[in-house]
Amino acid sequence: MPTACSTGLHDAHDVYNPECPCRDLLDVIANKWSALVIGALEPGPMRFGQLRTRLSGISSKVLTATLRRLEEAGLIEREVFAEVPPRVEYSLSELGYSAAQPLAALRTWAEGSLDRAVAQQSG
Amino acid sequence: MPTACSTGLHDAHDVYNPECPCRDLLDVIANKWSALVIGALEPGPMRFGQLRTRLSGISSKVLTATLRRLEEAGLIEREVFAEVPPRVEYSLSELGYSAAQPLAALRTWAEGSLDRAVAQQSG
DNA sequence: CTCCTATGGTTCCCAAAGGTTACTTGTCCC
DNA sequence: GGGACAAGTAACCTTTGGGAACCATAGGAG
Repeated sequence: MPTACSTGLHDAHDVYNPECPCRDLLDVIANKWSALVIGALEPGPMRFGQLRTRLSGISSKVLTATLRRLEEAGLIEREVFAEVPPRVEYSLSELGYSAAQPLAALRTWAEGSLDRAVAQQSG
Repeated sequence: MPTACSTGLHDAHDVYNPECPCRDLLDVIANKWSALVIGALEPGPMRFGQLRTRLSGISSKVLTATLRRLEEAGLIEREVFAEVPPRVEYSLSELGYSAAQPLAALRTWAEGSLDRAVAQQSG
């Protein structure tokens, strides 16, 4: 019997199955920088430098890696303009927009729960 | 002028501010293993071994580290029973339950979007 | 012609996290 | 005595995460 997810059959995917590729997809978006990048791109396309400023604290290297990973997963699109100085714009794909909603909930949770989390730590 | 989040004032917390501790909280939950652990604990308390089986693919060491981190953040509680063999139960705190909802949305997104993501990659 | 700026990275290096395998502690059952 | 069970630790190695420095290009200032 083939495992779910590994076949082309319409088995439901399951993140609790380590063989299921959807766990890798979860790994891509369940990440601090991914959550911030996707949230930043929600209002519209942004350039590399704008993203670095908006995320404020990320290094070029890590931002590049994060963007490449999101692009590879099909969540964002990268468009290079043949200008000088070079201009590169990143934007959400349709799939990226669908991920933006649960990720916004996650960011909102973190912002809204910090006070309770801090109170819990000392108590 | 003090930055928001660093003061006791009722400034809104902001994950896009690198000084704001809520970014650390986001880092704790925006993580593959955290998302799976919290989802596993949603129906009720589980023992260490049960979690390791349920998550299927995580090592003891990483599971321990994940649980400690979630406990430190106040999302889960750890209860040790003085029995032989020893029994340790992990359960969601009230704060943990509140995080369970956005995390469930994230897992569901991953499971439901895999097919589209794969199609996007080849296209 | 040279220097400076702007942009979007890449490279090098180190620290931290992820992962694997083996081992521990303490009692019960055989 | 020896093995099993539960919940980890310890030692070790590999993969990411992160910071600082560097690079290519071309237009404009001097």
